[in-house]
Amino acid sequence: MDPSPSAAQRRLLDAARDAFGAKGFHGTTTRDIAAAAGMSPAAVYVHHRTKESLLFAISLGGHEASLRALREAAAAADTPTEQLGAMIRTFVLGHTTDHTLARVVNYELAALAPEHRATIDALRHDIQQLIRGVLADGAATDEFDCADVGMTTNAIMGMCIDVARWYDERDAWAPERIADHSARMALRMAGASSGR
Amino acid sequence: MDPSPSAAQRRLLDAARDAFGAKGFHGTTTRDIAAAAGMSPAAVYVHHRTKESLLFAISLGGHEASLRALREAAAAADTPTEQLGAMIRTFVLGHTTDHTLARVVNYELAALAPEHRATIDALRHDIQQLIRGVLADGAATDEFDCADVGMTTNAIMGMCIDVARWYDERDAWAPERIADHSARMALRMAGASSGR
DNA sequence: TGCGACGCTAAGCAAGCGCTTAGTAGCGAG
DNA sequence: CTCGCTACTAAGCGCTTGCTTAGCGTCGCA
Repeated sequence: MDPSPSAAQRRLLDAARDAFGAKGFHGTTTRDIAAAAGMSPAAVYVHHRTKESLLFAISLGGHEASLRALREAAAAADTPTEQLGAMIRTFVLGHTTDHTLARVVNYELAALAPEHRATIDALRHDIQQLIRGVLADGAATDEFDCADVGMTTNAIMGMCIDVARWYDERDAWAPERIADHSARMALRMAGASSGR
Repeated sequence: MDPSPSAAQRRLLDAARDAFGAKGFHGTTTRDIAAAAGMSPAAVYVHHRTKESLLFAISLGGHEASLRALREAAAAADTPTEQLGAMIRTFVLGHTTDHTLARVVNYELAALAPEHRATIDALRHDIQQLIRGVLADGAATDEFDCADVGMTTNAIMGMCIDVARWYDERDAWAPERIADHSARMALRMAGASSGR
């Protein structure tokens, strides 16, 4: 939306993201957000028309970042096997390092206003099509042993998205290790011949 | 909790489960629940002390059912390969046919009171240990090619749990088909030799 | 020096929240 | 017939909610 948010706007967006991620949209009050950003409750409305527009801004930014990262990963590799591995690695890396944002992105969709929900749904469709496309490419050339591309897309994406739910930064597992392991799992699920 | 809930209690629990699943715990009001159960707002408190105790009753029942189904599936099979396949099939079947319950079970944990949360966390730990155990058994006998049992447990469970998020009963996919496909994916992830 | 624009706060409004209170209809036991 | 219990409702209490209003200090610019 806003291409260059001010420092105060960023503080509000970060505070809202953390609160939404921890307590959910409906579990968070505008006073929570204002306090976490070090402002009075009314200051929220200087920068955002409603509490829901804060959620939309966060959700939109998160989805656009995921889509961009997936496109770059796909473009930087040649074969479906390499592409899938690189895509899942970046996707999962994002879901761990920014797991609070990822929780808002994936679990607060129901709180969006209908027109905002439609915008986000379109982005989610694009993300899914990117992964599905690579799977279909590999299946077409028999590089993947993948009988059901649609269902396997859901299975792989489900494994990735759910990382945002269970990941805990206090755990010993490094994001890179989780990302690598997820990529290996995705290649096995796709039936990649070199997927060990 | 209550071993034999009355008809009114069941209606309240069902209404609360549907509302929590659709709008989340904090997005649901006690008036929503009462109206869906065909009662006045005060009637809720005849059967449940608080709104949160409704959530706990639903969450507890859901977790206990999952645990029971997984134990039965594991006991009815002999080899780790058969056990894992059967467990994932029942687990995912539950997450599709009762996906509203599964959403409450998996995504409303943060709304539980601390002591209730501890009870639920213990059940979740048991569920995870069941799957991890089968994976470890298969890895020990080289029936599975699974280098990292802990991480693979999370990956498999993530794929299963996320079904509750994306499953839509209006879609064409039958629960049984999703369950079968998930089981096949899990066997590939585990590195089962006969997992094709 | 004056002045409007901007970023912010103190105070508060109407609505909605979880939950309580007081009372009632219906029913089985004596 | 009456008693006491259970399941329920109408009304409402105190508080919190998202958001608004009125006003204040501080800038850049004439």
